[in-house]
Amino acid sequence: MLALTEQLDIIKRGCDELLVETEIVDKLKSGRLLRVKAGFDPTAPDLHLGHTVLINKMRQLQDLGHHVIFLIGDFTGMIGDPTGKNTTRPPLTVEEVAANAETYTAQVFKILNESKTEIAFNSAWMNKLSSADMIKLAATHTVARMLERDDFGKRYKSNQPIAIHEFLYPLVQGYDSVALKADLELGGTDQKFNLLMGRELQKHYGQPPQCILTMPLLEGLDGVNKMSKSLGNTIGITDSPNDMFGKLMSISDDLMWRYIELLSFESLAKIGQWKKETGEGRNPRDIKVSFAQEIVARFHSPGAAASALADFEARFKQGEIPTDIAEVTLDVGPDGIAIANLLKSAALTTSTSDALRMIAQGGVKLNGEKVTDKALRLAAGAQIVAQVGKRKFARVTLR
RNA sequence: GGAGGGGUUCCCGAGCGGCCAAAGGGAUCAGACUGUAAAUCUGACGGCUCUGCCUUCGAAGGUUCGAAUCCUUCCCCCUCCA
Repeated sequence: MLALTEQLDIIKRGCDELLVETEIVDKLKSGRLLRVKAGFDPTAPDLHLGHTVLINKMRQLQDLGHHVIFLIGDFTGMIGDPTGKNTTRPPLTVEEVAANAETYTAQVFKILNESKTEIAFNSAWMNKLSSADMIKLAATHTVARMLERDDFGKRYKSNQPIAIHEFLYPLVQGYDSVALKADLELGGTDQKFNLLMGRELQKHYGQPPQCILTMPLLEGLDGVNKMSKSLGNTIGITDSPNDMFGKLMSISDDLMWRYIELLSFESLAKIGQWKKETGEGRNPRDIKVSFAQEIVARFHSPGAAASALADFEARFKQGEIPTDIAEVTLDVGPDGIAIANLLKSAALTTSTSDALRMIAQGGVKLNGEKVTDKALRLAAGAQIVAQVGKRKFARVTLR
């Protein structure tokens, strides 16, 4: 096992807050392996890099030898949100939860060590809680305390509805820590209140309180908003190697450092050296490339990373056509097909109007030749590579 | 329960009888440039059988030669009071 200070450095890397540091030091000093808890909603099996910030931290703790518990919040997921305010959270059936959990773990184990990870479902203990137990749990906290949570407070002040059961969610999450006897709980910065709730409840139930470690929320591709599927600014961990690589390359030079800090497994010393080198004139592109390679290799393979890079360079440096492009076959009548309809049918543009616009802007190429004639028609029998912009390609067969 | 304010194209937000497919910003997309799908600049940004036609301004009716803009009813959201 590593020395205490080294362990602490790894634990704190990239984190937003570690509470309470003296307590975690004591826990580590005892030599006992920590029980580390992180909870996940069973609703979103499509993980993106934003989610992996937390999972990376779990992996780091795992590498330090600690016991990591991947907790799936199926109990709350099955209740859903009866206020109907949050339509993205419909109540889930047992089957859906199970299916989601499976997708989840399949993705998560690209980062975590499967044999060393405990998967838990909070329905295991929550379903056993009686109504009386639930009321006792609710009795541990006051409304005033609940209103300390930022979003509750804001909603209360601005007269937005808060359903009673919403108060129960933090309590349930806190109770999970009791049930698991957690030493450390990880979560996003937005989870701080709920994480602290775990401390309170553990004390109440006579356990030593867990420490909490919050991780920042990763910005999405736009560099402003947090990465989230609904904003369409994500890099999904199941994205194709080429897509993933390209998206990582599209991150601005400034944001790149943040991504590296939170997502790369390179040492802090190495990253510091990179920063120094770019300060001295090294092209940040090179660093972005090796970082993008690391990430693609993690979720696909080193081979996929290499070919994604080769593809990227061929396409953008030499303007070549990528290797993995969609094949489309279109049936055309005796009169052939108009270029705008071809582009629409091949899903290269969203509409014929869009297609005509792209042509007007000089963004359409057939077999590498720029198209200028909007009225162009193509006859059956041809096979062509159609391209819109730099990124959309299709190999189209007309018959 | 009472009194006010509002619902506009992906989002925010102007318009308040014709010049409105609807200002401006954001997002997005294309082009130029480049070190990249960075940055910057320029342009586009409802649909179609595209020099024209069709469908949009919460919904349905109505007035008018003509409505996002006026009237009626309905639905939804917000603020203040209780």
